[in-house]
Amino acid sequence: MSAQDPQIIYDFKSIEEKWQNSWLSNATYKISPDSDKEKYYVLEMFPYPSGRIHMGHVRNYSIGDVVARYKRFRGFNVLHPMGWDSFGLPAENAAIKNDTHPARWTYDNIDYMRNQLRKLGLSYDWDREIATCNPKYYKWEQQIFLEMYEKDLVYQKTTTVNWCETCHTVLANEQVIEGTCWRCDELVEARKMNGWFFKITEYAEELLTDLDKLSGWPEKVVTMQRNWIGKSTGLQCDFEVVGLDEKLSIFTTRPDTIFGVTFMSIAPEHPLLESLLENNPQELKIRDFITKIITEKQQQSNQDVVEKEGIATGCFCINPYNGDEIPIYVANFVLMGYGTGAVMAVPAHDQRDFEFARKYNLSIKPVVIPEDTPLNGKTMVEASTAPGVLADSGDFTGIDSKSAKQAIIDFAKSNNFGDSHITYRLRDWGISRQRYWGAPIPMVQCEKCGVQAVPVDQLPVTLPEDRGSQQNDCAPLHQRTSFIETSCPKCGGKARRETDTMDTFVESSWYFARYTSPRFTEAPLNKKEASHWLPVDQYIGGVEHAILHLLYSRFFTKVLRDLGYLDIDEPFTNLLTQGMVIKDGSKMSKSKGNVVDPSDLIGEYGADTTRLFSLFAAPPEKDLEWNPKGVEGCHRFLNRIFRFVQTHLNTISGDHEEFPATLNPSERELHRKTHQTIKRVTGNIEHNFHFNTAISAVMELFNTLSGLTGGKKKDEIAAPFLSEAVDAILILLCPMVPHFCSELWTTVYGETKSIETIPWPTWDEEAAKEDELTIVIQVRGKVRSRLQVPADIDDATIETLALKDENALKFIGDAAIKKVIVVKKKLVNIVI
RNA sequence: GCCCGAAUGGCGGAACUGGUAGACGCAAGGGACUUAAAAUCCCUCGGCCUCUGGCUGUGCGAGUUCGAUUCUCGCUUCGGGCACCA
Repeated sequence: MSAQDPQIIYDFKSIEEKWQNSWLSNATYKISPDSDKEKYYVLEMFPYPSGRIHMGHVRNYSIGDVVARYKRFRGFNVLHPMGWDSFGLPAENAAIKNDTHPARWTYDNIDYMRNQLRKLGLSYDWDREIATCNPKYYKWEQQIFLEMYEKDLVYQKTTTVNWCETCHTVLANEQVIEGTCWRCDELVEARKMNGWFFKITEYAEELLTDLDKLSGWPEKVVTMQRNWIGKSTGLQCDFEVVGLDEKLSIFTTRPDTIFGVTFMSIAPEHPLLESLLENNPQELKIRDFITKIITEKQQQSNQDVVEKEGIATGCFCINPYNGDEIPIYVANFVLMGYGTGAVMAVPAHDQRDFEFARKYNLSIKPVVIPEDTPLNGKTMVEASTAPGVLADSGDFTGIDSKSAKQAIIDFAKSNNFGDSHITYRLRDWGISRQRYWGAPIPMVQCEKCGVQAVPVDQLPVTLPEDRGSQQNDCAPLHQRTSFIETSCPKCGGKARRETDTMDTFVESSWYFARYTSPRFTEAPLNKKEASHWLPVDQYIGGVEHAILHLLYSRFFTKVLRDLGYLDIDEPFTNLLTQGMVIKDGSKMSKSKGNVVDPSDLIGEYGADTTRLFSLFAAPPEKDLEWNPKGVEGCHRFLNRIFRFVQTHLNTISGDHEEFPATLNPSERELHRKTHQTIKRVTGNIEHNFHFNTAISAVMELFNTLSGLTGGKKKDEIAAPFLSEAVDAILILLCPMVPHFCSELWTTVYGETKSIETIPWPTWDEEAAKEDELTIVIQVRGKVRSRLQVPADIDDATIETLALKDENALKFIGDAAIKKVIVVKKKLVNIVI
């Protein structure tokens, strides 16, 4: 029979409402600017205001809120802001569907979702809230754009871009996921279009080398970024074209194989083709072929591996190393966007070239011979990519392939036909989007003066507020004459505004910096505030942004630094990528019908239970399997604590006598467990945010507490020990279930003493120490017995005791003891 | 194809730096209370066996070690990223 009264009800609804109102009206989490406490900036990736929050948000923001609240307990001045990534296509689609305006839809959603977040009890400084679709925000983005333009970090070009027909807009390379659109999964097609680009490649090397500074990031994310940037070093050199005053430039990472070149492959879009086709008897045939493969490329998504195909141009070029005349082919697998768009083909040592050579009967000439493996071009079945010794390579014959690379590059350099070269896979970031609901690009096209920047004092260039001429759509800017028609800032003549809007990833690339001075009216950032708060100490969000958003934010940080706004190189010191929320084996989604609505859950169990379960069910970086029964378990746990405190209120809240000098066994056990728990929870949070084990530890403490005070209790426990344990439980859980702990704290100590002003508890190593240890006795590595011994026992005594142990002796039998291994305070292994 | 990561009871997950595998929670079974149910509380809970004891067990197969969930090598499966990158 329990000492607790099951009739006591934990009324989470009124408790949560009470505390949320109190936090709101007292502005509890507003930053005090002149604090002399050390700063801590914790940030969760801000949401797109899609309409309602989902479980992924709950998890993300619960994790962030625990960090924020924990750091406040530890005495930091914590910046913990929230805002809205509020430009984007869904707003336009919804506006069409619901016959409203994207702005209306977006702001309504923001109001709704803000309210939902408040019901979770998240400790944000709401005074810093920003919405990126607000002209007060994108004005500064336009200014940054112009300053980048000044610095030659923005340019316009016509190129083949990724086009998503469903979204009716261009996508950046990073937004193409396995050949499909990141947002709608539509297959992406290739299109030639004019657009604006950010020169992210200018920062490729720094983005790569600074990855080494990100020791607080998951290794996985760093690797993904490294691969995405894709640095290759090698040789760039020129092959003269026979009969033409032209050179064909190639890039290779295998200069050691250059004597094995037997043909040349160039991309169908290669600019040299025009001269090659002039007076070419095969011109029509070749043009047909080129058209064919270019259309094929457009139709196929770029993930399909297509059979290698090519056509001879009938033209030749000269290998500068040995004077060989080699045929030039147009090949479908050569990319214009990488290297120089021309590849020296070495079929003996490159699998693609090998397949191509076999198909078109071109010669295969091995020049790098691996140890003990002679190669024969006629009989090889695949390319050999192993290192080896150079053969058939002029003066370089006999050199090992590794040192030959440099020697061959040096030769090109000294003979002025080539040099070492670095190529990146990273492409410039195309930011033009053919959509209405985005930040306008602040440029105009003057009939006389050409492209002109909008002067900074004319910013912001705002979106027209009406929905345009179209009946059922939100017309893109190019259909709105009132927006387009303007005057040239230089000559005052007729000019047209740029009608593309910026990629919404531009907004999210610097919002974390704007939070440091969200209402600043003189510049994008207040340098003083930015340098005080940045970098973000802890950033938390989904791993799906490992490349996209995180790479762009790193790029923007470096740009803003070079524009003089920031004095940091990297925006996020520590990154936590949380796993997905899964139900019935797959990600929650409307189409699968396995969505759990957080609001329903909060209504049924309360915000604290919802938060507690999302933290308890898995460590943050792992996927979280949603289990409704598990939620009930967490709710039960809170209920038990609630009832315990109410039942023992008189003892706990009374005026405490001092801790007695001698402790009875129960007091000792509880006191010890309390200090052990403080130590464990603090360690779990500090070390890797493993809240799941932190919560288990508190559960253990509570189990001990209720066991020692329940029906079978042995000793009376003095009030100070009960009080110490309850205090610890409440403070340790407070970052996770803040309403609950705040309420019980005032129940015990009265309304005047807020739990948030209490320092995080410390543990006493002495108190946490066990009096007795269990020593495991193994015979030949197998556990045979256990000994209870006093904690201060020495190794020799343990050994003696172990060798006398009855169970152990049974297994030793007559055998001779070869060795006895004693592990301090843990185990004895008797080897026979 | 290449590069990462993971694999532990019926389930989610614990286990510090090589030292008691399965903490904590869920589910399940049994019991107490109740006229009954819910709630609450107590007990059992990896598998197998000849069951106060023993054998076995952390995806599979080897290895290192007195001792391996943990380290090494080779596989299998699942997840993620990149994908004709010259």
